[in-house]
Amino acid sequence: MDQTTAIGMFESLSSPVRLDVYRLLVRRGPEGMVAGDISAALDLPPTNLSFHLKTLTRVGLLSVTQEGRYQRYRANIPLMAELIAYLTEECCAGHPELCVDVSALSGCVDADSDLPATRREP
Amino acid sequence: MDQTTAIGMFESLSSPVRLDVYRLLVRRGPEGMVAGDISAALDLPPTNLSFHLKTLTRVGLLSVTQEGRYQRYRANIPLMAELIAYLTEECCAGHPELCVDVSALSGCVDADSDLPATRREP
DNA sequence: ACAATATTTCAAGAGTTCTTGTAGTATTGA
DNA sequence: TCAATACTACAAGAACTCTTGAAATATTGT
Repeated sequence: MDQTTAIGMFESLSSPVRLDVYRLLVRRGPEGMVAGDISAALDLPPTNLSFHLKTLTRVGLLSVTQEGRYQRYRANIPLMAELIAYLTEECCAGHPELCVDVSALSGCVDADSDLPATRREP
Repeated sequence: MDQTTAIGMFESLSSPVRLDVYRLLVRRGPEGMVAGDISAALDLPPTNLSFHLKTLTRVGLLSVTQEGRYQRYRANIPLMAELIAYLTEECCAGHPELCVDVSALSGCVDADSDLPATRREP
């Protein structure tokens, strides 16, 4: 994790809309959500949501895959784990026994998700 | 952790100067640093540093105590742990076994720091 | 081919943040 | 008390972000 990446992630997460979107997708896990469903779930104009999804995707917090005319977005959990590690790096240097342990962080994404890719009703 | 607090923290951390300051103080642990030493360590004009320290303190990421004419700043590690928990809350709902475990997070601050409070040479 | 659906791009105004110098307040030491 | 030191408050311009509607692109189903 370099500083530029970390800054980009924090900037992304410092909008209420984007934080809501990101947390929603973290809860969803590997299944993710298509843009229209996010728009409906958070009651946002599609235009505005698109702007924020692009911002989150640009910095890597979300990944996006095309499914026909839908765009499915997923949270990039391992990147979040890297950010946390960056933030807590060398915490309390000289007294490591007092510090946050984030070494055990792993990602939802380990689990290649062979869940059925649910779409919404037509 | 409520959304407003989380947003404030992310906004604070999304400036290169503030992120550097915060990470420096995380590394320092309970000892913290006085403003002038931070200014020297990061080669920042005191005016500008003051602006950023105030921003970090306002949102709770730093705490500050007066020591004579010095202001000693410390990172608030437990709050960081709360933020991480907020971000990873209900990760992968329905498949918790795949998710980030942050429940073990604790703070540097558990250790009431009876280290000698080192000042710099007069 | 056509209409409907899903999503993105563009432009523009309102609001916010960052940096810097100058000036101010508070504490220390002689 | 006086000068030096440590730090903060203020002001103003430059730069950036957010929101919105209208228009564009791409995909699907008939």
